[in-house]
Parts: sequence; C-alpha cells; structure tokens
Amino acid sequence: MRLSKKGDYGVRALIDLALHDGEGPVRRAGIADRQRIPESYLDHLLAQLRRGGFVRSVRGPGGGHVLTRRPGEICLLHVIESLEGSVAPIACVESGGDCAFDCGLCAQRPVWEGVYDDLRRRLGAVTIADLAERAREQQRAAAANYSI
Amino acid sequence: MRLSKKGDYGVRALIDLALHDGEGPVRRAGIADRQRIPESYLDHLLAQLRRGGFVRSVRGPGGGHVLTRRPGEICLLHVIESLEGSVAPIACVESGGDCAFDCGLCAQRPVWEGVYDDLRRRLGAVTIADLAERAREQQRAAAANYSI
DNA sequence: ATAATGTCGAGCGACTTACTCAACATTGCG
DNA sequence: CGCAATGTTGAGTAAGTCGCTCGACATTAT
Repeated sequence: MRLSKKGDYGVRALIDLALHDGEGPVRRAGIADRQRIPESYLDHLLAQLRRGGFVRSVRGPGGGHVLTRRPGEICLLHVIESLEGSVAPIACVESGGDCAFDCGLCAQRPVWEGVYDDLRRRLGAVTIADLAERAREQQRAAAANYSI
Repeated sequence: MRLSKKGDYGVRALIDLALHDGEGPVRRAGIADRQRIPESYLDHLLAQLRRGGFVRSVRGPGGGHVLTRRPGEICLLHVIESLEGSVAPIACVESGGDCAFDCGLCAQRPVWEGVYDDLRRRLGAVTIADLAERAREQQRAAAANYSI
C-alpha cells in the first residue's frame, strides 16, 4: 500500500513550482536540487506532469517550468492519479474493473470500497497551495531554529 | 496503492478456513481449489500465516490447516500487516520510520498520516468472521440464482 | 551562430511478484 | 514395520516494475 517515489517526487516538484509561483519559469536543475530529485529522472516526471496538464514548459535560455493553474486549484488526488494511475486498492472497486474470478473478492470488496472512498476524499481535500503553505511554514521554523 | 495478490490470497485462505471452522483440518488442495490459489504458492502463504500465528498445521493423513483463534477474533488489519508488512503509505508515518531528507516529505506528511489512520481504522474494524459470513450469504444468493 | 535550456525514447540494473520444483520431515494406517 | 499421504523448507525463475541514466535532438534568447 505504498506511495511510489514517483508520486512523492511529483508532488514535491509541484510544491516547488508553487513556492515560486509568479516568478517566471523555474529551472529543472533548481527543482532537482532543492527537492533532492535526480535531475534526469525529473525529466520524465515533468513530461508526465505536462501531459497531465499541470505544468507547461518554456524553452530556451531563461526557460523552465510553470504551473498552468493556481496552486489552490490543483488537488492532490488528481496529481497522484495522473502520475500513478488509479489509487484503487484492488481492481474491482474501480468503475469498469471487474473481479478476478466469479467475484472471488466480493467478500472483501465492501471493505476495499470503503478504503478507496476514504482515500479519495482525503486526497481530494488537499491542494498544492495547502502543501506549499505548510512547506513555507516549515522553512520559517527551520530558519528560526538555526538563528537560536 | 495496491493490495498485492499475496494479501488477497491470504485473506481468502483464512475465509476458507473460517467457513470450515470446527470441521477439523482443511486440506491445502481444497483451499487452493475453492479459492483459485496456485497450490504451490499457497504453501508459502500458509507458512507465513503459521509464523504469524493465524493458523496451525496438522501433519499426516487427514491433516491440514486449522485456525488458531475463533474467526471473530482475527482482524483484517493484523492479517494484512502480517503478510504485507506495514500498510503505511510512506515510511515516515510509521513509528520509527524517518523522513527521506531533512523531512522533505513533511509538507505531505499530515495528509499521509490521515490516510494511514483511516486505513488502520477500517481494516481494524473487520474480522475474518465478518468476511466469512458475507461469503456464506453470497454462496446462498448464487445457489438461489441457479435454481431459478 | 552559439549556448542554454527543454524533449523524447531507448535501455539498464536491482528489486519484487507470483509462482514452481524438488528434497525432506512427520504421521497414520494396514 | 513400511508405505503413502500429507506438510515443510528453501532454492530457483520468468516476467514485470522502479528508479534512474544516457544520448540525440528541438527550441529559443542573446
């Protein structure tokens, strides 16, 4: 039941972009550096995020990546689903997915449907702006700690 | 965020044992047959379930596997955790687990903590007896359908 | 033109999953 | 006893996924 590194990295990249929202294109190398993401891997992530409609890229010198929407309009559920595919714990709780054998999972199914609903509700209630705000607070807290 | 086949199979095996609770040892081949689990794979599962304390085995002719506790005393959370390890979506929400880099996930962490809590609450509220009961109902429903 | 960027796809090593097989241990029964 | 029916164990494996690298190419500011 783990979130893959891809999902983690992807969310972090978007948070980074949100933290620099309004400052023009953000360089890939900068994101990779600050978020500790291997730069060449970030390539693929940004490509996927672009295909998902979350970011757009600006080429050439001074180029980089920019969010296509306001951070408050990007919800975590959509990001994760775009990067990882469905968050359904088993295939048969998805619309269109069906059971392995004459519904062998059915006894378990209501449980997993509940889990699925919980998850979607929780991830759907959080935006990248919320996460960026929290990241800012934490940076301030860390800075304060250093100065003491 | 998927449940692995191992977890699915394991739960099904326990449900099967619960359905035959009180009837003496249940043969591995029977479980494999009814639950559509490859028999040689079921081997390992039963071994793991035995190590987890959920079942014990009886050797020799007439042998097989038996639940060590009443089905109502086995909760789904413990089964899944025993088979798959922790159900934590990211390492840092576990007790003892720590963050990847100076807490790079922290902005996300409260979200995943919530997800983790939901999951544990839901799986903790379901026992093998509940699932077996549902399986029985479904068998009856299926039988009724055939006879119509 | 040139250099600084982003784009794309092939590919790779390590790991995991789901599964098989074969040798061995234990027990009940004739 | 001796054999057959079972469970036990661990090695092995094919296929897939994950995280990541590399190299050739496209685009654009200067």
